[in-house]
Formats: sequence, structure tokens, C-alpha cells
Amino acid sequence: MPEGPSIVILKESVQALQLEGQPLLSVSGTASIDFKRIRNQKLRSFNSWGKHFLICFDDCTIRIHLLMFGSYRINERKDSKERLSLVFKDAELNFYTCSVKLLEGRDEDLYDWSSDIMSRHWAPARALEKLQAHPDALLCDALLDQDIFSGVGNIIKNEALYRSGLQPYNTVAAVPVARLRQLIGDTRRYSADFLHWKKEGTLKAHWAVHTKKVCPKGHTVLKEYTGKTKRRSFFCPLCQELYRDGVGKAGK
DNA sequence: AAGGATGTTGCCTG
DNA sequence: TCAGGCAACATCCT
Repeated sequence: MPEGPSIVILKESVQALQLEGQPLLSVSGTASIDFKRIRNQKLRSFNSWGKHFLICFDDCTIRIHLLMFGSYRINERKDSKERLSLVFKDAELNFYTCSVKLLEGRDEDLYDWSSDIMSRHWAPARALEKLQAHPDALLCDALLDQDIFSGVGNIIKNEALYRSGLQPYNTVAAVPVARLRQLIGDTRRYSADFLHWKKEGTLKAHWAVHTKKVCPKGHTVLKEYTGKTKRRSFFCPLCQELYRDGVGKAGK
């Protein structure tokens, strides 16, 4: 479910309920947070940062991470126990199988908004700086680094690399800076497309390489478990370039 | 129909 | 002491 664009869909869904200003009448669930801290507090806003969904009060923020299996219901319940259930006058929000944390402070002070690929504050130049601070990192790892590309998950990683024509095994240092800039732009643009296609219900139909056996040009797609976290990478060795590490750098 | 996955944390081990 | 490995979370798709 949850890469950045899916969390934006969650945020937009609850924003449409117009609950801002309503007091939290009841809060419960199996999450181990201090419910007293937020009961009766007035909802200030909903927000998201990367894969984090944020419920904002005057001086504290609930952070929900859906991890791999998390789900939610709006004005509905599932059979399983709620990890967190929030009741307002006009609506009820239920979250399942997720990580819930209560953060002190306001959302705007808690995060670097320039790293959120879905944010209007996204700053590609800042992403390039952060990338270049990790010259030896593989692109597949760098894209999943939530401090650089907050909200990018495995699907966006694979599809953005395909769009950019770069293999996951490239190190940051080996790739010309113009192509790093292109990758940063493609990642942002694919994330916007992801949001659009997810809303349309056509996300999978638009995958070029993720879970595919052949790329759009008919070449065989490789599936390999790459990087520090051994996540699945799908890539086309013909359409996507591998720069030999150290090319152009003496002594390496 | 068993196995794995759009993800992260935290515990255990060496 | 610390880095790496991997179980846990519980659901859905292939």
C-alpha cells in the first residue's frame, strides 16, 4: 500500500471530511501511546511527510506509518482490532497494523519538507547535495533513503531508475551529475504519475519494469535482490546504463 | 495455495 | 561495542 503517493491519497481523503477544529471525542486502540495527552484536543490539520501520515494538534502530532501491511478505514471498521481509533463529532478514523507514535511539537518543525517527494517544498538541488554526500552508495539504496527521497518506496525506485535509464547498481560517484539531476527529476515526476494512476486504478497497468518479465521495448527484465536491504530490483540491462565505477577518477 | 511483498524497528548474535 | 541479520507486524496478491 504505502509509498508517498498512497499516503497523499489518505491525507486528501480525510481532509475532505473537514474535521479541522473538531475536538477528539474518543481515542482508543492497541497502540501504546498516551491517549490522555490528546483526548479532547482540537484537530488542527492532517498532513503527510513521505510515508508518514500526520494528525496535528496544537502542540503535538500523531505520526502513523502503515509499514508493509497497514490499512485504514474512514467511518468503517474491520474485523481485526484497531491499532488506533479516533472519533470526532462528524467522523471516525480507524488504523490497523501500523506504527503509531505521539510526537511533541508541531509538524512543520518536525520534518525537513524539502526532502518529501510529494511536497510543494521538494527541493531537487538539495536532493543532489545529499546524494553527492554519499558517493559510494548504490542508486537503489540512495533512492530508498528516506532522508533524501522521503516517500520513495520500492516501486518508485524501480520505475524511476527505468525512466532515467540507470541500473540500480550504479554508484552515485560513477554517474555523471547531469544524469543524477535527471534521475531526481524523474523520481519526482514518476511519483506524481503514481498518484494520478493510483487514483485511476491503473497503477499496475503502467508499470514498465516492476514485476515485469519484459520491458516496454521487449527486452528481458532482470529481477535481482540489490543493495543493503536486498529489496527486489527489476531492471532492463539494455535500456538502463551501468557506469563502470571509477571511470574518470584516477586511481580507483 | 504457499510464499512473498509497496517498510521499518528492534532484538539477537557474533 | 557495534554492525549485520532477521523476526515481527497480519494482509493481500500471485
